[in-house]
Amino acid sequence: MGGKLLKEIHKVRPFDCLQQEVFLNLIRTADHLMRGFEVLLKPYNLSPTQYNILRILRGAGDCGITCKGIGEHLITRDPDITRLLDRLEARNLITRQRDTKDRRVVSTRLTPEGAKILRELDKPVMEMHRSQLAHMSEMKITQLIDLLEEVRSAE
Amino acid sequence: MGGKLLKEIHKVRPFDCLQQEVFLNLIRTADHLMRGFEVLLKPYNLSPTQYNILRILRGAGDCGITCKGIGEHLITRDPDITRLLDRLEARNLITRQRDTKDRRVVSTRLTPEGAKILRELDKPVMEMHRSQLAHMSEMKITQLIDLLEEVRSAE
DNA sequence: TGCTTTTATCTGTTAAGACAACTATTCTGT
DNA sequence: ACAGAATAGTTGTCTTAACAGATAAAAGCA
Repeated sequence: MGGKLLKEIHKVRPFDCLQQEVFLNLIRTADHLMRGFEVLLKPYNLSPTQYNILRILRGAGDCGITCKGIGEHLITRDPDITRLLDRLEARNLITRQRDTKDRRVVSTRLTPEGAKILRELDKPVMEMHRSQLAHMSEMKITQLIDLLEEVRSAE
Repeated sequence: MGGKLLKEIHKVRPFDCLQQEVFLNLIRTADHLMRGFEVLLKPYNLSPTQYNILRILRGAGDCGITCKGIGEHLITRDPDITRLLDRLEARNLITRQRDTKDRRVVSTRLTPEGAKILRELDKPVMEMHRSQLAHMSEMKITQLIDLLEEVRSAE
């Protein structure tokens, strides 16, 4: 199926250059893996972004983290942090509290309930990542990581 | 800057396994390249998906293509084809016409105006793809393409 | 101290994506 | 021919993402 699709794409949209082929392959592959992630999270009614925010909050620990800090740690840039947090707060997965020293800042923390969901997801998430790449050798995986980092190393 | 960010992510969200590291790298890299694409398309008021649809229509040629056909050729799955086409039609970039033989089907074609915009974009798009990967050797690029295809080869 | 700039977050608006239900048309098997 | 299944597309609803502008607090400085 993947092969057939690729051939069709080739027919309708021939690659103009290697660089474009990388681009399309990257987008397609990222989308492919992301779909698996979404399917896994769906029963918990979490989007990948929401899950990421919970992970970031867990990493931040008891001292919490600001909206800005969350934005800097997110995998993809610029989502609407305020309203994402609104919804997570409404579901009791996080708490927000305006900083007493710098009153511009709101620090956000995980609730016990949020931490519990994260713990439940830890194993399935890791298993999904592993199974999505189960057919690839560790050497190739490492190679791929290096190449991806090199792509982003520009600027 | 890239390095600093990665270190911070490492601190807050340590990689649990190589496979997860691939996942995060892929998403991040795809996002990175996609931003460049969005910036390029912005002056034309086109989203990447809209641009892709125009490309698919150009590939389909005079005989046009169905909604279903468009969906199968899109890089990422499942957008709302009908309303995407609505907006492109409203901007006179495409035309739609119900098939006379199979009246369930609507075939969509590029208008001259749509084709013109695509032609204008051809060179900048390719230049962007090239410049985004200008720092990488052709060998590594080919390697990366192969590895990405291998990731998707599962199932 | 006041005035300006910067920082952090929030709000409003529009366009997209996800999902499910709905309509219209064609196909299939009897 | 005809009932039921399958196919193609549209529509409604809800949640997000993108973007711009507003608000509020803190910092910098004459």
